[in-house]
Amino acid sequence: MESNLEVAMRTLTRKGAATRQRILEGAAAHIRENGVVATTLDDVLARTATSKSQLFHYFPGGREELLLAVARFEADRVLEDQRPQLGDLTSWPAWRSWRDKVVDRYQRQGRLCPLNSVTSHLGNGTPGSQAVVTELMHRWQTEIATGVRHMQDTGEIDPGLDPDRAAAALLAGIQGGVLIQMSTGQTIHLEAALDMGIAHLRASRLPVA
Amino acid sequence: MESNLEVAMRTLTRKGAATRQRILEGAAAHIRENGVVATTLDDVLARTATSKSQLFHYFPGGREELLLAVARFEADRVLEDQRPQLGDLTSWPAWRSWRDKVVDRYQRQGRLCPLNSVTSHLGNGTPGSQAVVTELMHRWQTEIATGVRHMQDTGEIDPGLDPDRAAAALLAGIQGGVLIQMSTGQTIHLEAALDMGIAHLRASRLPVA
DNA sequence: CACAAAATGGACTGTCAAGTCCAAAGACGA
DNA sequence: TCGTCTTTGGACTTGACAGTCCATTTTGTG
Repeated sequence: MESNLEVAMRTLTRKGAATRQRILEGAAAHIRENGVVATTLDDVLARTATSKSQLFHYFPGGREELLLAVARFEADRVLEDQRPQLGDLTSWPAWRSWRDKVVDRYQRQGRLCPLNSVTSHLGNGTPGSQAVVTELMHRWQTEIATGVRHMQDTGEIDPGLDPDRAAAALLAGIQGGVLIQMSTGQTIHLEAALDMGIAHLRASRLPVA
Repeated sequence: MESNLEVAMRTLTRKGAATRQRILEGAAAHIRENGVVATTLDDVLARTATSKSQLFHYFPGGREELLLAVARFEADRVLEDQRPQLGDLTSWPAWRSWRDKVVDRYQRQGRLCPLNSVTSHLGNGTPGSQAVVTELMHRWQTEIATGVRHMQDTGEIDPGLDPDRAAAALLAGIQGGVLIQMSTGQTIHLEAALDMGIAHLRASRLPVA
């Protein structure tokens, strides 16, 4: 039905690039504050002091393309917000510190999860949406797994444990914890999931006694 | 702004009740197949062979009230679909059997999660939506915790472990696993999370050696 | 400077879907 | 059976919002 989203955009003036960015960030901000459903193109225009022709100039695919761009934008933030801890899971205190950062990040974020919001609006099956989420999850899981491997190298985690599977489980716990927090407002689940995940890693070092 | 959703509906003929139910189930089915975004009231009407006046007669709050009703409907299904295993977590094989059932259920369900879809459309903060999800999570977690306690009674799980917290972590893992499955299609995360959660319960029985 | 390409303003259109209304048909108790 | 309350049909209104179009201004370049 549509295939020429994400088209050429051959030349972009400095000014043009700035405008595009302004629209993108404005849209992201508005969505973060109001949710996708309550975000119309006109809202974005008003907020960013741009006109319709500009929006469609930089996002020829219209609303859908803009939403997808926002999804990418937010997906990047997710991992960045966990730096530098996420990239440095090299000791138990470091894991703890990362855990705290994650909890804190999502506590601040409150009830709206822009990424989930956007992708579930685009439809989870949409190729673009799926690609963004899949890549995010993959990168996230990889970084965790790297941390696990490092701890295995230093002998702090049982070498017999599958790092990728452990990372997958931990990641699932985080996602679920955040999801529950969105709906219920409680942050316990996220904390419990992280704690249990990490505890399990630690415990693995002490085999069946 | 609105407060009289879920109003009186004083008398309901047998016929009326049937119609109401037909609309509700038709809406749920359509949403399960197409997602909320792609579900208009007219779609539901066409599918259930009813007229607009009927829909607004039985759901005076219109779309919003209907969506909320669907959310409740789906929330009930979630736990029912885990019976009888969920209510009988009394041995390790039983836990395993439950795990398989959960994985199977969500594997069948595919990419659309009606409940998440609906609530995220209603807006996670909506009192009605929040109530439905919160209650579901609470009941779910309670049932898991009951299972944990039972295993503690029979000495198969360390009595020092907090059943509610363990259940919260496990629940988070499930939610996250499902969420990831929705977006990526992969079922590994759900399985890994369940397995790790249960493994952690089992491992607790063998204290620090 | 001059010209081509890019950026911008904003009115206009078309569609689509939620919700209203009233009149007609059917159910049910007295 | 009668009268009332419920149920139903479906046309109509209303509003909102995505997307189009063209005229105008600005920018960059040879």
